[in-house]
Amino acid sequence: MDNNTIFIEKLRSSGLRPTKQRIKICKLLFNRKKTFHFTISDIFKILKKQTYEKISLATIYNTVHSFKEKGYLKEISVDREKSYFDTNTSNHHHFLDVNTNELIDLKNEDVHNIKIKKRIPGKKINSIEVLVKIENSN
Amino acid sequence: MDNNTIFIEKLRSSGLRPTKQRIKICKLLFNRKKTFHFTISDIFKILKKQTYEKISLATIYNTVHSFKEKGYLKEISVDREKSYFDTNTSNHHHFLDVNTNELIDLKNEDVHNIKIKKRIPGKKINSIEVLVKIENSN
DNA sequence: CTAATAATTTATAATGATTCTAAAGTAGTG
DNA sequence: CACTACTTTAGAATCATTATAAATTATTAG
Repeated sequence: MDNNTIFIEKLRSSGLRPTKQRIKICKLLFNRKKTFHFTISDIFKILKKQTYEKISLATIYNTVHSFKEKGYLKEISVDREKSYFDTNTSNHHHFLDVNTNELIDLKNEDVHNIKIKKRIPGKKINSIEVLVKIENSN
Repeated sequence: MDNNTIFIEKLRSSGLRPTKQRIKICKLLFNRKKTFHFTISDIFKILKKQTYEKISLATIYNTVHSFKEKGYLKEISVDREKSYFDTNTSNHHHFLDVNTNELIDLKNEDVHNIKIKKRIPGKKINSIEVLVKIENSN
């Protein structure tokens, strides 16, 4: 069973028609060993180089957003200018390298003992996200 | 010594000329008991109501950015659509109420024991920011 | 296989937030 | 008071994202 078949099934099982654009974007995002952190414009640039038949920017937006809705991707907001998406949708934290603007995953076990002592009446905790900014150490 | 005098000195001591626009924005931001979390458009709307002589949007952007540069304000990025500024410039964390989009300060002592076990060679930690998303608990 | 339909893609226009520009106004200095 | 540098301003420009509406494609029923 090749990749295409896997992605076609993945798409179909979540109610998305397996179009060639979606399959191409699936391959780009999910045929990776490591977690992939990207912006929409990263995807646009990569596809522009790779492909003879280009995928329109609108389709990239549509696809990334439907992948997010379907839970294939997680959106991470580290600064106003850049919206990152993450292929690792599990609950985890991040390093942000302020020199390179690169995001790096932190496993949950790499951050321990987060206890929030304060509570807001009538509210419950939904998620806890830690962003560790790092920079060159010299 | 009235407020104006205090703000005039504050501005002058950090190399900003105390113009009436800057003083007005200082009053709006810093004449408060509690920390103030706001967006640029919040400021614009408030000033629009308050003032006979209106302050242009460009000036609000300029002023907020120079206040940030001078260390009067801290910028907080919780989602792509909204960029918040915070009058509390100390190192601290936040609740984000996902129902109301409101940011709430968490004192440093309300979050304890953040230990990051992973290190990236050649990099040092610059800051650790925790964002706790909360929602209605019923 | 074909026709009907519903979903998808696309180019382009529209939007909204922010930044830029260049002219007019203001504060600080001598 | 006069000069210079800084600041404000309206409006234009830019950038990312979203909306639109027509053309295309996938799915379904026959």
